[in-house]
Amino acid sequence: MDNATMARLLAETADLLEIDGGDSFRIRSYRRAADAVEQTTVDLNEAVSDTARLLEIPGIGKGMAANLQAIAEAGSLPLRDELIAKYGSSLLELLKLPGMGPKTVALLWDAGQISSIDQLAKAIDDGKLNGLPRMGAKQIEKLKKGIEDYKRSAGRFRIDQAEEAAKAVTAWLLDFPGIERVTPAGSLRRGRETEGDLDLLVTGPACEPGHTQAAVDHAAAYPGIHSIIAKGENKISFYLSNSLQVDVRLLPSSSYGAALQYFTGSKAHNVSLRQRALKMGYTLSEWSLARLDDESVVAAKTEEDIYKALKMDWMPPEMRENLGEIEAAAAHALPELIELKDIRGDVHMHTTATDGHNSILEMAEAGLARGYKYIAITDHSKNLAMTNGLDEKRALEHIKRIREVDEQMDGKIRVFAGIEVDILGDGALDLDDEVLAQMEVVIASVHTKLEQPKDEMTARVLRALENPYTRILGHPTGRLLLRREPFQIDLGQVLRKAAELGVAVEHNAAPERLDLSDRDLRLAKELGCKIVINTDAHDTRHLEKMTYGIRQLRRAWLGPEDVLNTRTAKQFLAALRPKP
DNA sequence: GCCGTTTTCGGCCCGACTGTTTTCAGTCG
Repeated sequence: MDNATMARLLAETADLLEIDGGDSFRIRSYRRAADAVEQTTVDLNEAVSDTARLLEIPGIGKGMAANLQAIAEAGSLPLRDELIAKYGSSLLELLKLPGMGPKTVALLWDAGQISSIDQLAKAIDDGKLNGLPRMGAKQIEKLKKGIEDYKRSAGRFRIDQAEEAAKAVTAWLLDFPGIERVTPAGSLRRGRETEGDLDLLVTGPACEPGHTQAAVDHAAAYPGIHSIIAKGENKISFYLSNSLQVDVRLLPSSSYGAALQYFTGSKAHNVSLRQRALKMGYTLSEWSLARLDDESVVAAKTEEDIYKALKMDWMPPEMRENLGEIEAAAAHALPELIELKDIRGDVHMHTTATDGHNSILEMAEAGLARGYKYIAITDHSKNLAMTNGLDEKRALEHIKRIREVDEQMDGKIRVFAGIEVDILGDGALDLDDEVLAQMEVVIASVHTKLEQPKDEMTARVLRALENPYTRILGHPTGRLLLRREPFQIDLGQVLRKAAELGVAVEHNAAPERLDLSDRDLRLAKELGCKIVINTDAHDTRHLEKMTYGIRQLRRAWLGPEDVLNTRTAKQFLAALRPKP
């Protein structure tokens, strides 16, 4: 069983315990353990027999280690099974309704054995909820609306979509006199690849305590609003018509740093930080860092002030996931993270020769305009017939044209010849070695959507890595191809082999195509795997998307030295696996 | 159920908003 499934079982157990009215600290432990299991790069299926190894994971103690072992052995957790037997599993779905928490679910259960959303909808229609404690007309109306919202909600949003929405709302808010600054916080600021909602921090004279009404009303009048969830003195929440939830918070500029820190999160980071504050005799909130004894403010205006008062270095938002950054910042040992300006070249792009929309020259000029020192043209190979993939003969002609453009650019930017070859069913590449030998960059990707057993898929990719001409493994998890879930391969094995052979692993930078998850990238770093970040551009505009993938690398603590295409053309080629 | 610069017991983060409350419980982030 994979880590994600184990994490889900633990999280569901926490939910069920909460409905059951269990000890809140025990519940928190299950939640923490679920997070830890999801985040860790340790393959638990493999590590489960080694109790000491489990105990090394923060948040996993003796009890939870035993739980994990029970899960691995039986495929389920006894405590969870017990609670499911008592309440049924559809109860968990009720918790997903907005405004519905464990207490309300328990209430509905006690009142009429209501254990699913459909049953709840029926109970509302039948008037069965009338007269229950805490169930006034307004509350029932809210539940009804909650069911509608749940049914039309689209889940999480891609970072670029959230960013676009943030820009639009920000422009509207800045239009109001007295609003001076709007800053996106939350997971968007942390650079997560998807966002569940949008947090916007608003400050200026119109946000000073006691004078916020007009600014809140202005926010509430934003034309893109589908419905308003809550509207108060300091905060307004609403759904956009695409069902993205937006939380707008107004705050005085004197609290800007505290609020920015607080609303950037993550939740786990904040909890750790507040624990640290308490130990130092402070209390931390969105208003300020203050002394516990006389409540005097220690820091509030900037994030730097707050971290400094807690004897820590300021850290980039991407690191704030409570994965060791607090300890590192306290030891003044934060690593240097990669930045967009470190990138010297993009070595995966397509042209009109296959399924791209621009010529070799146009791609080269676009790369030059972005300040790149080199690019590689890597069109598709013949197995991808639908893209007009290149066979040996056309590939050789293409190399010739690439060399001509390289010449033409006169050293301002180097243009390397490359190809994105397909990994065939037996693990072989689909072009002859003699052709591959003439190219600087050979990216091997799996393009066929095959439902094959995990070990066969893994073996196939491993064989492709063995090919002496394979220099970069493209689309290592297949997320690009299947759009949703990655195809099943043992990524740990593949990354280890790639590290051993010197094959670089590609991370796709475009938000709709990110190859590797945060956890995958952390694992790659741990295993000493070389990373190349590319946009897989099919037109010149696409090159601009590099910024999204960079943030993913930062989230995994990767620095310029962990990424190959942060070096000059010569160094980049030297760092790739040498050709035979 | 976890954890330790208050270490094997006794703690465990913080505040806004909402609805139904006459002082607060529940939910959310």
